[in-house]
Amino acid sequence: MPRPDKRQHLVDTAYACFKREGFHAIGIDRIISEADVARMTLYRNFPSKDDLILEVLDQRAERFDAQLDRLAEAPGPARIKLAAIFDWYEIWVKRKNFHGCIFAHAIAEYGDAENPVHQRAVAQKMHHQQMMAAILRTEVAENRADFLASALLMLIEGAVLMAHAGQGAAAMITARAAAMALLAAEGITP
Amino acid sequence: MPRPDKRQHLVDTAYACFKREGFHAIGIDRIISEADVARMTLYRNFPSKDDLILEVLDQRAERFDAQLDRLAEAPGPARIKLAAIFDWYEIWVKRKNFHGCIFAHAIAEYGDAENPVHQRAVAQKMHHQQMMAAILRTEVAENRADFLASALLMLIEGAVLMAHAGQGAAAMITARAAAMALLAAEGITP
DNA sequence: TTCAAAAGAGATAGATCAGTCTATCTCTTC
DNA sequence: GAAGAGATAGACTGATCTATCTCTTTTGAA
Repeated sequence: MPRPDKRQHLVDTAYACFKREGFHAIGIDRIISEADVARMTLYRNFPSKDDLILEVLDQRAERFDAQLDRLAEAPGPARIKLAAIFDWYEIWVKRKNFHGCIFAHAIAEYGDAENPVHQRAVAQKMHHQQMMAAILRTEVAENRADFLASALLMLIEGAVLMAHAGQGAAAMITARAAAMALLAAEGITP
Repeated sequence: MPRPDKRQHLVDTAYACFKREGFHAIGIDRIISEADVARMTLYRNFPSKDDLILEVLDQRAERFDAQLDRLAEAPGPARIKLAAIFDWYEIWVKRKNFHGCIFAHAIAEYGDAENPVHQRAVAQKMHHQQMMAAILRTEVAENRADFLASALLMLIEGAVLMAHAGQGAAAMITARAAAMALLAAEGITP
């Protein structure tokens, strides 16, 4: 049985490589070199590079969900919870090693809807949207909650892209203001 | 002097390849094969693959700007012009060979801000934002126009991503509704 | 201490990558 | 029809890609 610490170290290193360089642009050689691990250690843990990518995405999605769940479970009205999500994003895009959303990049690089990598990334986005819809459903009707959650997700995705495109945290601050305006227009106030 | 029709055919074929498969995933061999053109025809027209990518992006940006300028120059209030932009996007994402925004993909695959491909894609997004801000400046103060243009661009980018992620035209319809709500909140009505 | 499993190291396969080069072909223009 | 320019086909280079195989060394538990 392969050692789980080596496997995890590979996943972490691969994540850093993929988000920095992209999935296609980085090779196995670079990943095992940066992880300081033998080639066969990778291939004993993962059948292929694509399986490594899937594991990276799965772990990032799990981590992301946990952090967002924590924000959603905090007490307070929907508007405060959603504002906290935008604040969380603002801190994220400010980070030195911010390179955009790895799930959005996965959708870009694996555009085919039949590709498992594509599907995994799409699932993360849909889950994000569902989580925000659940928060909103406590205060507005289901169809309004779905609309707002979809719009808020678009603002976030667009802001992450523009943050990556050089606008930095200013993009997320703008997105938050727009989100709050949308919530206010639906009668959702603190 | 190389024949301009061959060069243009290469650019068109490369565009189709890049948007379908991605920049790194497609090789020179595939491009010249699909263009049914000799290898040296490509390298006599473009010093490198990256230069071909830049030419593709430049031509797409020019084409995009022309189409958007046409919408912006149509008579009518800002709200109508902006709604027309969302309508135009809705038609686009419905197209059979829609594969997301090639500029967003370029930013994803060439994440380094120093990379010319990255810079070219960012320039297109900034120009798009400036164009919408110009439309809005006829009806609201400059700082509000800039805020709205930025928010609208985020809605569009997010909607294009979600359309690519399986939501199709519904994403753009949602984005348009959100955009109209934002405009209404700023006092911009037809 | 022993021993089996795992990791390391590196050669290797076979494909593909971007890019160069040459020899041949085709078309236009004089 | 000759000359010249551009296109074509394809061999070729050297690097890189994913993945496999083998052999040696290390590790950890009985």
